[in-house]
Amino acid sequence: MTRDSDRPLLLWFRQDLRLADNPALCAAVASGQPVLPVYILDDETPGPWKTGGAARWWLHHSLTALSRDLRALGAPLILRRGESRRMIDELVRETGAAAVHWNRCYEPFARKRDEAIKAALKQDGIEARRFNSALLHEPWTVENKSGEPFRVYSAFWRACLAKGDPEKPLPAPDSLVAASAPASDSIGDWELLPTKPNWAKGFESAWTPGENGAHKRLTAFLDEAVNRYKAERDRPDIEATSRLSPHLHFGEIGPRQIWHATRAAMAAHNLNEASAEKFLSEVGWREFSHQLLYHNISLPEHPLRPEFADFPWHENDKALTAWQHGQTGYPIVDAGMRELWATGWMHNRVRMIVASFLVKDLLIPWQQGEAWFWDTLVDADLANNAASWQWVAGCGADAAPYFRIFNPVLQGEKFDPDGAYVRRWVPELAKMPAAHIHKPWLAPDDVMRQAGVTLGKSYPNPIVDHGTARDRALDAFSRIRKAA
DNA sequence: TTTTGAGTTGTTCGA
DNA sequence: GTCGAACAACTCAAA
Repeated sequence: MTRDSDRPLLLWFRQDLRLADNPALCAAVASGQPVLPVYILDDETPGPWKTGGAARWWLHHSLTALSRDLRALGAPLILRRGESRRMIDELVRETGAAAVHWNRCYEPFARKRDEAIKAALKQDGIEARRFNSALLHEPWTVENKSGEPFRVYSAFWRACLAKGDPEKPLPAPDSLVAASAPASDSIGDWELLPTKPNWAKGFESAWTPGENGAHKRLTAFLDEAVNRYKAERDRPDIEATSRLSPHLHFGEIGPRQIWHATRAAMAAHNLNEASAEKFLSEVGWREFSHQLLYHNISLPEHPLRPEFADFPWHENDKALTAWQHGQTGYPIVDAGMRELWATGWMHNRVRMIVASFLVKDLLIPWQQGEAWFWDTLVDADLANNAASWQWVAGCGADAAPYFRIFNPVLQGEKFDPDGAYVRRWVPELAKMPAAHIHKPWLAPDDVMRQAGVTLGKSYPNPIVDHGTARDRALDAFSRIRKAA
């Protein structure tokens, strides 16, 4: 009879692809049991939100990095593909594991899946332990004075800050007892990378997936750009944001690490305090989105405000395609959509602009924008994506008011004043002068000639007139107000 | 207990 | 050219 302490412990990696500040890993090491790290590619658990295309590219590289880091500790990462519950069951039986550890996920389908797995393990006398690696505070621990979850961001974040510092991040273990390894898939066989065509070519120069890349990014940000964050974070033509979102989504770095690293840098380098606080408050928006999803499981599919169920959306496949391909004729919108396609990421300010354009200028259902982002963003995250689209559409928590309809020309002129961002992503407008680059249809003929731009040929005419579209959107919103 | 004021990210209009 | 008001409805907390 094998003693329990000799039986292996499955360490189930999911959206926590890191060794530092990984509570499930630390507890596994502390148990003294041999540790068997495993990742399961699960396209079979029912649910509409399979990992999107761009995120698969990231996942491939992140798993490769994690696998390398684990091997350095002497414990290879076991890869399996299939329904999570069946795979865990198989692995437990193959290895005689006595326990399974994992860090929590908050997607509704993941919670349901994990509950079922925990119950099944318990029934078989296998220990199942869950930990928090992904959030500063668990969603059920932040409540307003009535004991309800917050529905307004500022009050939510105030309450989080009042809780004081979140726990200090855990160090990465420097050694672990490895279990003898069962068979593993080879990551190449999972075909996570695009081939024909390879649309991810532009991703490689933009990103370094993996824990190491995440920390380099954070360090570089805290070194300098964080001081400019408050003033310049809305400028897509300037590198003033952290670009940590995909690293955060895959858990290559966690919010506790970001929190404490930022606070430490503030103390050590005399950082611009307001700027650093602003940065942390963006981490707060991520927390807010996660608790919204936790308390509202249909957030990705259905409007939080029920009256929006009757909103008069206009289905329009042609306009949707033009938006997706960056061919709307509005330069700032097209630049954003092309940046997204080329790099798997889009600057946050521009996300708001393109989202407002889809939802308010085109009146296309926000779920169609959400679906496109889900497939094309390397940082695609169910909570952030759903909450943010609902926020822009006006049907979410603490949402943008109905009358806030971004004017793509004004937004372009305000946040990309020289047109550098447009020139980078919409090269056919590269020779347009700044004064006209955000509204080429109003430019004089000689300016157009000199820039070599022919509307309708080298660059599209606007697919809608913004003024007309704005009136139409206000009318649509007033109709659900009356109906409500 | 009730009231009041403030609230991530905007635009337009008219003075 | 600049500036304030108006554009809902609701949540939350302070008074």
